[in-house]
Amino acid sequence: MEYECAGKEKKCLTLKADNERRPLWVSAMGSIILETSSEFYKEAADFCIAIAEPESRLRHFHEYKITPASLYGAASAGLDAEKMIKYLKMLCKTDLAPEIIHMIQKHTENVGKLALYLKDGSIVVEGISVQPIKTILPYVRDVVIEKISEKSFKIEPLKIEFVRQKCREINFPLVEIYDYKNDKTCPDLGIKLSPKAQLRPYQKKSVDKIFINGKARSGVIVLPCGAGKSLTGVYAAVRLGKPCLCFANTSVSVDQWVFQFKMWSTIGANRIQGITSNTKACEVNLKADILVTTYSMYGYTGHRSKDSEEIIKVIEGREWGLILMDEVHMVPARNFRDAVARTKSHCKVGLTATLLREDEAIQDLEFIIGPKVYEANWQELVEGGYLANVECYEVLCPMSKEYMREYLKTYHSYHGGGFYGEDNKNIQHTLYSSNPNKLMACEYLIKYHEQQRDKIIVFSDNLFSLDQIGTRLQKLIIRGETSHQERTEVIKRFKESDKGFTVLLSKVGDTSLDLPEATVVIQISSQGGSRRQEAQRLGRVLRPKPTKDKFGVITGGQAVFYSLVSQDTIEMCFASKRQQFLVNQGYTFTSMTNIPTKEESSSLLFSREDVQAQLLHLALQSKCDQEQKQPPEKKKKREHKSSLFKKRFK
DNA sequence: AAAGCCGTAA
DNA sequence: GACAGTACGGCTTT
Repeated sequence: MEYECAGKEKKCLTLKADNERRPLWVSAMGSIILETSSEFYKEAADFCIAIAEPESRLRHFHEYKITPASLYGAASAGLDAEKMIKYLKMLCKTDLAPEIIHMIQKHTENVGKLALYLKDGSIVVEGISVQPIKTILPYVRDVVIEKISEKSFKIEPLKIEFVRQKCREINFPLVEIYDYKNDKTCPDLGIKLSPKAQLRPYQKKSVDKIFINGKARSGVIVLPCGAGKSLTGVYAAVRLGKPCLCFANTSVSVDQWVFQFKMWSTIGANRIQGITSNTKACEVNLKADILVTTYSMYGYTGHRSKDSEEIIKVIEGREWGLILMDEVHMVPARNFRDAVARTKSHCKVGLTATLLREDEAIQDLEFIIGPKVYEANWQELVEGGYLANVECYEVLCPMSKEYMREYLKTYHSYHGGGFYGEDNKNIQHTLYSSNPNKLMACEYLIKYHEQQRDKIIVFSDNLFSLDQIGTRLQKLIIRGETSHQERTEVIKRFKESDKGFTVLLSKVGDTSLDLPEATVVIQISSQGGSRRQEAQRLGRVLRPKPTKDKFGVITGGQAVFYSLVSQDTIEMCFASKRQQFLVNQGYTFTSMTNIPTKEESSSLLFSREDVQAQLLHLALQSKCDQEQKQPPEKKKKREHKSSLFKKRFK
């Protein structure tokens, strides 16, 4: 195999004689290709996920990338360079390029030489010897508040992120280690998993990665939607057995977590407490061993009610064994990361299905929390019967003539601001979201799947098209302004229905609702090119309906995911971007056109000319209405932290 | 009802 | 062409 090194001379890697039995190709730049047909596939996949980032995991081969971050993660899990190189040599079809060997050595040699931990309420950096401390001190001197000894010092608690980043830049990564078995300041909870909690192999495996050599390290666990993240989190908390602060992103999921803790562990109801905006300080047990709250509430910087203020103070004052962070991809957000930073904890564990953001900030999790310790393979969980099998379709809907005309007007004389002036973008969004051919396809799919007795979720970020479908087809809607009571009511009906049933959701449905499993998801409009949102929506059909075949073997249910896209609009670009993540997880999108066919469409409401004309009229008007209600005003500028979006390590 | 906040686009 | 500060829809908390 030939390769070029830094644009200079070409070098050659010799193919080993028995290369066909070996599963890996490894490039000098750290890219790995794994052939899934190999007899050593399983072992090789385990090894790759331990030392490298999964880029894509398709049916016939996987791609991984060895990065500094992945090597730090691997090394902090106890894999040393020698072992990594040995296994890599064994599995690779060719000799290893010297560059890759050097890279592995470089990014592992200093791991473990510096540790970060919480002691008596202070953050301590400690070296195994004097030298590493000497090396890093010049870089972090400004935030050192006390030198304890030649090989350790205290730093400002709010500067942890800064210190970790600096140390990482000079190749001396800090590892946050918690010797929980010998910690006397945090009391042992003495709780266990409930007997009915059956851990799945991958759940145990992911938590095992937290506990290395009898100590706990901080890190992030990535499991697909519906794979049982809560049980995994509860298991981590139980295994650590120390006071735990759990962050969730909405009040609904706070209740969920409280419920899950009670269900999966032996913690008594009086030892766990959920805290949301409507919790009163007087009726809260702030000494509970496990507290669950939202990022928003804890990170809120506006005016607080007296009650909240009191509660926040107590949480800040306590010393936590564990911070469990649900939907951890949210944590890089400005106020959320600050919220985490001002909480004192020995160990942090983050959970998410979608370790994805459309900005660069996902990398910051390494400094806010720690390395990614495990990322499950979606297709493997499908094959294991843990997740439903999902067929994904991209349904292409041509714009109606009238719609296209208006759509093009938004581009007309672009530099002059377009026909609709400053509202161009919104009109565009409304137009491609409420394209009558799209709504027709949606109507058709709803009808078809209701006949099949499916439970259907229709997602739309555009409230206009959501409303139109809701009112014209008589379907229930849950959106931001829907009251809590009404939400519960709708969800209950959705859950209990045994016939076909459809519910329409705005982006509240992405994360903030506790929805029962659906079998069909139809997406008619989305938030730009957000891969996270696409994955989360697919996730709504991943929880399988287990069915037993005649041999008593349990198999996952069949589910369908449709993404409706207006042809020849900017939505096409978004759609392909959105699909990337799922494609990398091994899903294939089948493209469909002509849904419904001409004959099938005649009976549909959205095929009627008068309805279509009205639709267009309302679509163009909907924006004006809003403006009459709320005359545009200049809003206050918000504080900007430029550091958030800076690229690093390049 | 108002203010704060998040994610995304351009 | 990259980047920095901004606009905007929609959600949660007050």
